[in-house]
Amino acid sequence: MRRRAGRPATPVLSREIIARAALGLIDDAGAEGFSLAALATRLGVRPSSFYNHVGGKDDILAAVRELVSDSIDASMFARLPWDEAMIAWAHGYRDAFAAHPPVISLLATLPISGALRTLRMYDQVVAGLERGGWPSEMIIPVMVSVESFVLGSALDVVAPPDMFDSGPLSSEAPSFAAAVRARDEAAAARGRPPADLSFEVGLAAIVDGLRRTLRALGGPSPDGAGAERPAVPLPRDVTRDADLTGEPA
Amino acid sequence: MRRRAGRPATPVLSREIIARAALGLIDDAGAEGFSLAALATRLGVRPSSFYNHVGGKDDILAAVRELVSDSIDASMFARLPWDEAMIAWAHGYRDAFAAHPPVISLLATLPISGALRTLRMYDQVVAGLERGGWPSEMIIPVMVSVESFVLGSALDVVAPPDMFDSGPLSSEAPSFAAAVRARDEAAAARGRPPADLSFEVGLAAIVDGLRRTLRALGGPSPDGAGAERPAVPLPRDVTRDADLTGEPA
DNA sequence: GACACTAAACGAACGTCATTCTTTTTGGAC
DNA sequence: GTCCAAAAAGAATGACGTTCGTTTAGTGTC
Repeated sequence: MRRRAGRPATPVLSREIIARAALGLIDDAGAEGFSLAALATRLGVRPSSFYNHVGGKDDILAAVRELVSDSIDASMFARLPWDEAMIAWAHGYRDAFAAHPPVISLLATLPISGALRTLRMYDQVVAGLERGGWPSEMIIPVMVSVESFVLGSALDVVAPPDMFDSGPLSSEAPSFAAAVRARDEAAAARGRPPADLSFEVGLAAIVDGLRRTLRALGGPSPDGAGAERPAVPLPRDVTRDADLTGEPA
Repeated sequence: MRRRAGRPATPVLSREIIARAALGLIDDAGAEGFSLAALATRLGVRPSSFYNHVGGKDDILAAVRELVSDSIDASMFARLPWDEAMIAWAHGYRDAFAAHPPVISLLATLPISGALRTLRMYDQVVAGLERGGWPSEMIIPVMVSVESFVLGSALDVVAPPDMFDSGPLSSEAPSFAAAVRARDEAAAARGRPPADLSFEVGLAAIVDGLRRTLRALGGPSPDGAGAERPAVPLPRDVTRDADLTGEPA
């Protein structure tokens, strides 16, 4: 059923409609199956029609990013201690992309445009870290480092699971092969994908390490028992008060 | 100067030659300037000639990945405690990609083919973690979580620095804007790119957290002095903090 | 209600790209 | 010297993103 040329009586496209259809196409056809021609077919439209609503392919992908990013909740930073909030946020962040795996590889390359919603999410995180007692110059590094871990873990989700199953494995990398086997068994015993193990281990570690970093920054440890060295000797002129939420392990 | 058809007297191409030229082209022209036509021009060759040596564009990128990955040293796992080795490895890993920023976005999407060298690198890491006392089913998750953080941080390197400099920032996300300013000042004071701060903070945190994870797992606690003692003697300065250009002594 | 103007669709065409197939020339094995 | 494989050019193809012109529908104005 072909539409004849000319403006249609009822609108067919919009930026929102295009973005949702694009996300659906990516989910169905994968990153490689995503093309303007395929998207146009799915919408019953010609590719050139897109250019009345969006700037082009990259802009469509930016709209998809907004769509996915908008499902990330950061409100927990307003009511939970920063470390708990961070863990919940990281989970939601990763889940939002893991729900659409092919999106990850498409968006990983594109520069992040300054979407307003994304900005607001960052603002919530920053405010939560402020409340948690982090010195101002550390807040962005703390947030970005967790975000980097989350994005890297998202890329891990999209990696083919049987990456190294081929021939020369056992002979050339025996330790590695055995470790992969052990991990796969552990993951299977929990009924979770192997990538989840890495994410949980890493997330717990990084947040725990940050907790200790903050404590080391804020002054002497509660008692001499720990006497731990700071995880990172970054700023030295910190006069903030310490340990608002810091729970000892 | 055009070569006439037919096999040349002295070989012009090889997988190695193509890969090195591709890396050079990517460095010069960026990820978007990389095409087989441009690469062919750079080599004084026609695009179709590539197919006598490589499988196609993706295979060329895989060769580039090998080139970059080969510069990552993992031998420190054989001689350093696992936590120190992990920090050194992560630095080298990130540096290898940060030396060729556009490569990151090109390779982030491609599935990792089972390159033999990469396999061997993983094997070294796994062996080091084994020596460090990690239980076998945790070894891959530990390695992968650090690797995810490194790759995510590499993506952060390639992100445009002035991402959120535009208009509605101060009004819509004031906390965020202030935090970015504070970070930029701290980075400038150290003479390092802002992305480096995030990497150092996150890397120190994740390794520190992993150290504690291992201890909690019942790893080696030589003197039985309790759960608060590090299992492995902590290096004093693992992060080369004040160093501008990171030249080890 | 005719008029202009804009919005939003189509259709044709373009340039680039990766890839394949054919042709041509050379090197090496027997 | 003959035959075959290797390695280059060259021609051709199809997919893709994009641009431009055309067509039709809605909106506001006098």
